[in-house]
Amino acid sequence: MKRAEAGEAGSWPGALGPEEPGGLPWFHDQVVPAGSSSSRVIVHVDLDCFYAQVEMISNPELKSKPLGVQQKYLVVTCNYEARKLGVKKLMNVRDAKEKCPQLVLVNGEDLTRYREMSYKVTELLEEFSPVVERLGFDENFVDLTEMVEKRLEQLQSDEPSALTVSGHVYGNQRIGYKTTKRLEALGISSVRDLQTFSSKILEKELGISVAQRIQKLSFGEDNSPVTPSGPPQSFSEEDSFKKCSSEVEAKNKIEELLASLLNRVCQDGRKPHTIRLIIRRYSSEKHYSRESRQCPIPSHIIQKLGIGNYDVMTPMVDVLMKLFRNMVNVKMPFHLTLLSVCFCNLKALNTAKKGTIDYYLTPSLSTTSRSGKHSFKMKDTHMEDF
DNA sequence: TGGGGTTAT
DNA sequence: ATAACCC
Repeated sequence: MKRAEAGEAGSWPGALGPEEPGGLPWFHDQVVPAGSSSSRVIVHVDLDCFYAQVEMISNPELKSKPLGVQQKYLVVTCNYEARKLGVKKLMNVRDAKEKCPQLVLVNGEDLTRYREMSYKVTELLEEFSPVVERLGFDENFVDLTEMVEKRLEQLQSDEPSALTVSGHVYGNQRIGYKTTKRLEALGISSVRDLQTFSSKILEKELGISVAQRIQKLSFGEDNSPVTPSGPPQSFSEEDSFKKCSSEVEAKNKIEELLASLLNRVCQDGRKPHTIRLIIRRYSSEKHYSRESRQCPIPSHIIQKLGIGNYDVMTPMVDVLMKLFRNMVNVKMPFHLTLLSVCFCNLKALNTAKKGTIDYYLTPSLSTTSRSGKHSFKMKDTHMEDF
């Protein structure tokens, strides 16, 4: 649970109905009371079966059919038609087909269009207030406190009648797997249990930070600010599979992931300064474990990032394969089930202006001082920090 | 369980 | 570098 939630989807009187004029068809909105200390108005926009909706917009013929979005052998989400027929999120493809033989499946492993639509939604909301926090691809929190206060002032000056806004808090937590287990061990299995549990003991068991936060949440109290997300802090691409057991195989997969990532980074315009490789090793029945190695991206590669794409591939793959061999002993048998490449530590472009020192020290802008130890030394000293 | 993301330690 | 959390 990200923050205390209020009202069931669509139950708030102001919720937009499915075909409400002026409303996007798939929005639910909720007012979240902000706790006792200060009064805020936060709208939680939660898009239902987002991937399926994107697919139905792409291909309207799908609208009338039970539709599932498939990643590997999972139906990760589905539309309402499919839900009516018994399909659930994260259901096995086999089970889903059994439940609903007419189910239409589209592959949703490439997140590009979902990601693009997701940011369109966020940008739309940012027109109301720049304070929009994203949660995943399909949820946004918008802090409308200022907007509402201004409107109230205006309304009250027009006609000073009583105006109240209220939400309805309910306790429906899903707190997180690990914490749930720890709480259960303490005999805490319901929100009420958590509300009435000794704060001191809880702090000793879970640490003061987690303890105080979740206990406040159990009362529907959440005063955490809505933090504007802004552009993403990282880009990653992953692929899971049944088995990858050779270095060549791994290299091919890594090249695929990297190629897509380079396109994305190119479009973003900022430059990543760190690269990370993540693997998941096969283990018979163990839950979830990933390992990663990361390193700074060599600066000569960073410089080539905005312009060319292909002369970057080879040196970048070399870096990644070094990380790979650092994690995986390729002389021994291995069995991987996931590979992921992540670009992070994104920095804005150097906005080198003509006539400044930076301008002449930026290889892509300046035709002079391309080589020579002196200019390189200067670049290393001054450019990276901006 | 996919293919992503974030923040804290 | 990993753990834990979110969707």
